[in-house]
Amino acid sequence: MVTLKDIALKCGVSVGAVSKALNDSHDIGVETKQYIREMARKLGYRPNFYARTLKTNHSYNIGILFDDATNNGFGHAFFSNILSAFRGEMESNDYDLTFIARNSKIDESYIEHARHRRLEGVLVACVDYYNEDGIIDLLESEIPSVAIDYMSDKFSCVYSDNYNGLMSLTSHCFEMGHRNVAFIHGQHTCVTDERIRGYKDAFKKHNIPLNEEYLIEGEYYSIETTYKRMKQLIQLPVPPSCVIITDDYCMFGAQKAAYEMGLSIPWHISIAGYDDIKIAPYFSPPLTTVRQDAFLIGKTAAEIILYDIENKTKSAHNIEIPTQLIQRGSIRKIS
Amino acid sequence: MVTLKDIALKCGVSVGAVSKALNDSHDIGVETKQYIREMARKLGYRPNFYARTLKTNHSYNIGILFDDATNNGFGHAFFSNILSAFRGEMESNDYDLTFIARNSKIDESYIEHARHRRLEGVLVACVDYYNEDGIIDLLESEIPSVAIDYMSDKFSCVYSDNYNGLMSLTSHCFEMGHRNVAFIHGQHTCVTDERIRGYKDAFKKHNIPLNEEYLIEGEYYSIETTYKRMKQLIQLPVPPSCVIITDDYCMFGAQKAAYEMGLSIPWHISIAGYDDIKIAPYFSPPLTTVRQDAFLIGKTAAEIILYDIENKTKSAHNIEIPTQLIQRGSIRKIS
DNA sequence: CTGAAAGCGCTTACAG
DNA sequence: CTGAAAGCGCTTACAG
Repeated sequence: MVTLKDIALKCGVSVGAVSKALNDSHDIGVETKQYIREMARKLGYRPNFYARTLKTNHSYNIGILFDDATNNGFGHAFFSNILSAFRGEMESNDYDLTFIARNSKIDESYIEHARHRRLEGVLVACVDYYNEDGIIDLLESEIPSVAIDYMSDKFSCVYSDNYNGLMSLTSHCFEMGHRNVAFIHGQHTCVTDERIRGYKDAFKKHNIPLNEEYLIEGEYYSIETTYKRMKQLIQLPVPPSCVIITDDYCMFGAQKAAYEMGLSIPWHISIAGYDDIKIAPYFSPPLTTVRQDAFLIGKTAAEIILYDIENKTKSAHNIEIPTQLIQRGSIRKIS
Repeated sequence: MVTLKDIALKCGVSVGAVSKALNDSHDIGVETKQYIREMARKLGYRPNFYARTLKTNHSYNIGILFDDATNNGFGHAFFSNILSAFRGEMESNDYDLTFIARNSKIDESYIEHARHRRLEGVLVACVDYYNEDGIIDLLESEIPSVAIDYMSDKFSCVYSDNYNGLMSLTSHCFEMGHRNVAFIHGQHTCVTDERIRGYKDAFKKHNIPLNEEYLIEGEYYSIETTYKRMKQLIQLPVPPSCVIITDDYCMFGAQKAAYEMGLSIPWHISIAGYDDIKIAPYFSPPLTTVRQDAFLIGKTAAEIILYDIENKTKSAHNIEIPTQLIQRGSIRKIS
């Protein structure tokens, strides 16, 4: 590895001068700078990243807290797309992404791990904010951070407009003539609560009485749970004519339940999802759903962190990204 | 941040002594060691990672080359699962994972990026080995590395037993009574070539003449391409009774084509996939496929790198992971 | 067993 | 504009 010293020797200047030339300092003659830079290029010089960071404390490294095990992580299309967008934005600004692990041997907390690597920012996504220790500590630390699908006034958060997402979807069901519209929602989180609020308000707005039997808890990204809840719903004395499920992926569970009960979608029962994953149009029938703009969410998260690093601040914005109703064929018009 | 110096001052010993105590050196008295360690704990000391790496060149960081944009990256269940398994194994050995970016601004190659961060190992997966510069350079570098779904004698590779995967799947089609078995394979790669070899050998083994019209090129992970190829196949003068598609995900394209041509699976046409993704059992009918053991692949890759780091070597093993035929309902028995 | 010292490769006031 | 020097926080021969 060629070092500053090597270049200095070759050029007959001091190490300090080389450093300045390479860092494009004003504090050095134009000609010398040219000469030194040319030599550095010739020798294939690459700065020693660790030496530089030791001095500058600038690691150019962003941490990702992303639970790929319990929450289906990478397999979860919505979060994966957020991560992709985030990564793209970060890398085009010369930041690298490192996963934050809770280090088993050294028994580090997330925050210790982040400080250890001098992470300059942190993205938290696809994680159980409510049942896992250390996540909120990390987010509330001095490190610029943004949480996806969470709300707080102590750090930045980016999430979809879940209220209007469910409001417009439920309203759409009504407009298609349905009255008995069920909602299998996910575990209780702020996201879920917003969706439930949107669901309930749609009933109010349309002056339709809400049947509490139709509002039941399922589980995000669980085909099995959706399958069970779907069966329960269908076996009700007055089953719903339309059910909104936790997310698109759960459609497989809903399909299976309907199929086993001899019900055809959308003729006997209408179904809607949430997310608009890539395969949503390929379900049979094509799935009506609410699109979450994962790309914009990831990009926005990156921009917040980049801004905070640049300005040496720690912002605490709560940014809501619009959702969009995507009408396809899984909700039948009835009269 | 508390440093060695702070501890040394508090304990009335030298910085060197503190370093030795904390690194559990033999070269120091047991009592002093205890005392120093206790003090370090009290002060909440955390070593400065960058200072240490500057001295030791030990970054505890593994690079991941993973193209999540063009190749569907995280969305690709098979590769995502490999990455998860790899990550788990690495993290339980105290290594972190960082994405390797081709840095736009600084115009770094992959290998430069890897050296820049002093990455101690590299995993390459989900990448176009054949059309992208720098990947092979990186793999052939001095850095311990393993490539997924590639073969080489210059670095380690881990891949599924694709030959037997397709051999057993094709044979299974024959055993179910099919003779006109088509194969929409992916782009030409060593993986694809092995699968084609397995496909062809199955015909030989069973003494069934192979119709070249049934062996056509599609595209991995492309619903659209599969849709088109499927239509072509169905429109043949003598269409196949069974078609093996590139991967399970492509089933959506195959389904759509069959549906549009008024063909029902498996009654009019049988279909098989490859991968055994999580949703494979939930297709209608449940998909017959070949399981790739993504978990074992990822874990094996990690073990190789860990071994190389430990032993300061660079191995070049080519390890084949067994595949398993998973029979479900998408291939109909005919006579 | 303990300390003083050199050095990893870099940056940055500080003189001149 | 250029150089000498100190220092970032750590590790590791080398004396004693």
